[in-house]
Amino acid sequence: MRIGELAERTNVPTRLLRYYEEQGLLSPNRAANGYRDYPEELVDRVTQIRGLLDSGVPTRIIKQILPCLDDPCTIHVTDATPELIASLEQQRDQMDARIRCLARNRDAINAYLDVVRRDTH
DNA sequence: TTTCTTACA
DNA sequence: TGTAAGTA
Repeated sequence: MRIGELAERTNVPTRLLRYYEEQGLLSPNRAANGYRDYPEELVDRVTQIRGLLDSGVPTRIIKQILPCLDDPCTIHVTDATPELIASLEQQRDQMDARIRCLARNRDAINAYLDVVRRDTH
């Protein structure tokens, strides 16, 4: 499929699909006219990349674990280099921090909602 | 019409 | 990331 279709199916703008390619996250084939040609499997891969990016994982690290990504939300390391282990541990810590931050804001919003409901009702 | 590259905000 | 220009 061409970039436009992949963009629609993944909800990722074409601008970003080209950017991910530039970062080494994607490597589509080229048609005779120069258009990028993506295989079906890339739909899931792009979804996976989006998930990691939205979790705060930088493209440079995604690039490292990309070959370890299979089914949705699955990461299995086969070539665990010390550097990769270190960066993954750092990423995990950053994720934990974000999760705690989100949890606090969620709780704060819930508390606010509770008082609003009490006043309104 | 869609995609491509390059470049700027 | 979004958008613009000029093509193929």
